[in-house]
Amino acid sequence: MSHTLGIRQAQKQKTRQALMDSALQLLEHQSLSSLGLREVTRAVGMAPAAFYRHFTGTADLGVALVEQALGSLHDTIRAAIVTTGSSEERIDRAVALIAAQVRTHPAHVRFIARERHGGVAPVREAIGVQLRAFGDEVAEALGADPESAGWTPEDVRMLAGMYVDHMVMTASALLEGDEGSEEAVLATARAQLRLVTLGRHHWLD
Amino acid sequence: MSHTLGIRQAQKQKTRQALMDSALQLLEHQSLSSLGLREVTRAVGMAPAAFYRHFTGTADLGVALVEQALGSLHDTIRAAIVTTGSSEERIDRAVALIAAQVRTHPAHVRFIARERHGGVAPVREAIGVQLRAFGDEVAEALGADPESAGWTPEDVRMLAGMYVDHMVMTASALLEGDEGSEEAVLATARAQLRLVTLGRHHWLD
DNA sequence: TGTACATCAGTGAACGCGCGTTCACTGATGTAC
DNA sequence: TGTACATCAGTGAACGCGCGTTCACTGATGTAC
Repeated sequence: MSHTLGIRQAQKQKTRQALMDSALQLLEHQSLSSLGLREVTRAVGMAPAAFYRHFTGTADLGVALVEQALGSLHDTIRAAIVTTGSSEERIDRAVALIAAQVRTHPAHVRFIARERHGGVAPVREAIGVQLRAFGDEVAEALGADPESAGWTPEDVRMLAGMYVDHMVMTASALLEGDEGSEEAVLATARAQLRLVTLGRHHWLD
Repeated sequence: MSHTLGIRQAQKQKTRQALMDSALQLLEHQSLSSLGLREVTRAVGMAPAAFYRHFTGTADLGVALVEQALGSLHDTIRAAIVTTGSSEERIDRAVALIAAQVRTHPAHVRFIARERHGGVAPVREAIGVQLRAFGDEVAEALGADPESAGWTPEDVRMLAGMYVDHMVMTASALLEGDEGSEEAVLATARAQLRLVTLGRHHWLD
């Protein structure tokens, strides 16, 4: 017997989601620190004061957006790092994953890229926490790989950090580029991962 | 016989610089898209209307800041890439250069990191132009290195892109970290460059 | 060197506007009996 | 099932405030003769 939300709770959640969706759309061409509370409620079609029933302010809404954008990605990333197939296959898989994420959730990706170093401290910190968690998870996966035998934990974490950073940068590059440049960006990303993989193979030489 | 600016021109340039300095300071805790024109003139101690004698708006001021932050860096970067010494020495030199730049011009570095993907299109584009130019210059230097014999120009440019991206990310990481974490960030940066260098050595295997 | 006029960086007042926040309210939903 | 009361998401009006922009102005600097 599954728990169903009351009508009130369900409606509230729907409105909250509408606020987040509208905000994300408005953030396509501006940054969070210039996003107005009234701007968001206007887009949703509700009174400004109602905003406070859901968030304490736009920074709070931003933190919720970080959760929505990155929270569900942990499992996806774990799955992508899975160490099956050749290096080349794994690289193709990882890059395809990034491309898919950017294609299906461009606004979320843009938001993260923009606010990662943006002017709103709580949001910056929330993104930092998530990216560090990704790094830890990737490091864990890499550590389990036989190829990491003999590596120090620090070096494994360093490599994991490179992968996460590279992922974020490839995603931003995809957003920045115009329509036709997607394949070029992906080809560069694959080449860079190949280079890192080569370095990895010879790390203990 | 050097040309001296008239009193008027000199004073105007001084005021312009004061506006840019104050803006940069204000941008430490916010992003450009939320920076107010009145805020800047207030910090300088002048009437808001005078702002328009120097810039068409805050976006225009932002573009000028990009020029100031990155324009003078081209020669420095060229010098840093110079291919003398062992790989290890070159890595140490490059990382030391980044650390020095962050230490001497933290506000400029923060501004670039923040606005690279920020909400003000002309500024984003100006930064993109500069970073692409850095990439081209690094690629040129790398191409001249005997170690790049047999590389395609595309692969050289790919490697150059990695170096530039890594430089920007290391600089941001230095700003994000607290006081004591500087050496850890630099150690990681060096390790990552070592990894890339290893990959580079085996690229043509 | 002196004079008369032109330039133009910076002033100060004024404007209309949208902002964030507060408040008492309404009416649908939830709960207790 | 019905009734009486409590909860609370959303309303609409009001507030004070700082914003960007305009305008006619001032007075020091620059220029022509």
